[in-house]
Formats: sequence, structure tokens, C-alpha cells
Amino acid sequence: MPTHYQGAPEEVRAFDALVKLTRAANAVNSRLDALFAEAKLSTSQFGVLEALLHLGPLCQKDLAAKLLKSDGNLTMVVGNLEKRGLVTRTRDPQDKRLLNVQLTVAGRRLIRSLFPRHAANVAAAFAALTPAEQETLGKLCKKLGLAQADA
Amino acid sequence: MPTHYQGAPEEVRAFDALVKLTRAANAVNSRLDALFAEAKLSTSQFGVLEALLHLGPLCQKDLAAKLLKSDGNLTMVVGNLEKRGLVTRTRDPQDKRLLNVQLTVAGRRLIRSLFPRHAANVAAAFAALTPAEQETLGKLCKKLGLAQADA
DNA sequence: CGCATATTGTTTGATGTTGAACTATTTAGG
DNA sequence: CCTAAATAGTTCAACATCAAACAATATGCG
Repeated sequence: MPTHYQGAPEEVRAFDALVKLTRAANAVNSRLDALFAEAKLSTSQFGVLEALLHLGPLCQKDLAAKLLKSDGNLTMVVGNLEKRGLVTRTRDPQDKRLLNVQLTVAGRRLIRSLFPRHAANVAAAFAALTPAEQETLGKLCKKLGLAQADA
Repeated sequence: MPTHYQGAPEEVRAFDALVKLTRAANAVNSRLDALFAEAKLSTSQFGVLEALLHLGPLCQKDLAAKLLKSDGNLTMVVGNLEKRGLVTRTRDPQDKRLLNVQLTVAGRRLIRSLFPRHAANVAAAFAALTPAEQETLGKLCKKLGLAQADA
């Protein structure tokens, strides 16, 4: 049902793995998004709040690196969070190029209330696999992911 | 390097698998995007052209289902392809609600020239894993993906 | 010191993305 | 038949996303 591609065996095999990998990632992440939507947060917004909760205040450059998003994008995502009073941006006195982003009281309260449910969702999503299967999946994905760097 | 989350063991294990799964999917798909960018095609646009090549003319509803995108979205993606003369939209005479999307000569030529290189890219991306590993990865992803349906 | 270069963030323009409201058409039940 | 419900697309608002051009600041080298 993916693309019935008639090609070399290694291509057919790789296509099959690609389709399943992509669908699994989408399915799991879509499931997790339901919780974010409850709090009217986008995936990226949740990611920013989570990073700030667990790593403390960060500048936008670091946030972008953490979330694997472009810097131009972070301006908007953080901007929308700031509008809602969930984070503040303060110019770094040492290096005035930097904007330190940190949680407000409301932001901290929100992410702290959401995170335990998020963690439970992640565990529930992966409960379809045994612990050994999860570790195998993790190993294979890591190997696959790292190999793309030098492509 | 993911989130150093201190939680129940099954949550930590699931988080680890989630991060690696998501990163692998992103890394592979980013790598594949490079070819699409060469032809100034977005991932979705390439997906539409590929589906039309291998499955023949389709209405937008079917395309949306194939690509796992919203119907509203397909209006734009197909519209942009139509602007470039790569596809045409024709109203179905039997059921006037349907718009049949099909490749133009230029569209067919483009996707046929791109696809072999795409297939080679997919195979190269997965060459980091042995055939057996690719099948294991596929099986685990399928199991994981299907389990999210009833969440 | 003083300028060339690098770094951080913003802006802009194009595309993608969704969900909801809306139109047109078809289908089904009474 | 004829109207109610379902279906296919479009449009819209909001947000995401990137790349590229840009401004402001910092750093380093002569």
C-alpha cells in the first residue's frame, strides 16, 4: 500500500522501512499532540516550555539547537509564548546580542502540570512494544540517524 | 542529551526511544529533501507527483489520504503544482464534486527523472543498517504505528 | 585602537499545515 | 419526489517552517 515500486531489492526494502519509520513517528507524535492541544500549545511551544523547565533559562540560539528548528522560527514561537505570558525575554547584560528566555510563574505552572501527563502518554504510546523491543528500536534508530550526518 | 527526565523506568525508556525514533525519521527525511529542493519541490509536492506516477490520476481526497494530509492542505499543494504546469485538475463528469488530478507531460517527465535518484537516496540512507536490521526496524515501527490508532 | 569578521536575533516571502466555516453536489430515507 | 445528511473542495485565520537579507553587537587581528 505504500508505493508499489518495482526496483532493486535493496531499494524496495529501504522504501518499506522508510514508510514504516515515518508513519510510526507521525502516529506517535500525533498522539502526543492531543495533550498539547488541550492547553492550546503547539508542539514547538511545548518543546520550548519543556526545555526551559528542565534546562533553565536559555537564549534563542540554544533553544533552536535543542529543538532542531531554525533561528528565524524561534523568534515566532517564543514570541507567541511571550504574548500569552508564559515566558519572558530579557536582554543579556554581558552580551547584548543574546535574549535569555525564561519561564514566568504561569509558564512554569502550566508545563509542570502538563509534563507528568506527557510522560505517561509517551510511556503508553510505547507500551505496544516490550522493553527489549523499545531498546532495539532505539538502537537501530540511533544508528540510522547518526549515519545521515555524513550524507 | 535528550531531556534528563527523572521518572519511572518505563517512562525513561519510552522517552529515549521516542527521541531516537523522531530524530532518525527527521534525519532521513531531511536527507531525502535535498533532492526535492534541487527541483524546487516541497516534500508534499514530491509526494503528490510520486503518487500520481505510481497510482495514476487521483482525486484530492485520495491524495490527502495517501499523504496523510488534510484536505484543505491539498488544495494549496495541488494548486501550486498546477501553477507550475506539472498537474491538471479536471472536474469528474460522473461526480461533479470530485477533481481528478493528473500529471501533465512536464510533470511526468520531472517525476520520472527524479524518482530513480530518489530511490537510490532511500537505499543509501538505509545502507547504514543491514537488511536484517532494516526488517526488524520495519516490523517494530509497524507494530508501534498501528498501536497508536486506538489511542 | 579600529576595522573585518562572526554571532544573535529579526524580518520578509514563500510554502506548508490544521481546523472550522462555507459551497456545491450527491445520496438516502420518508 | 424532496428534503436531510453525507461528501469533496475551497477559503480563512493562525501558526509553523525555512532561507535569505538585514541590524546590532561582539571579537579578534593588525
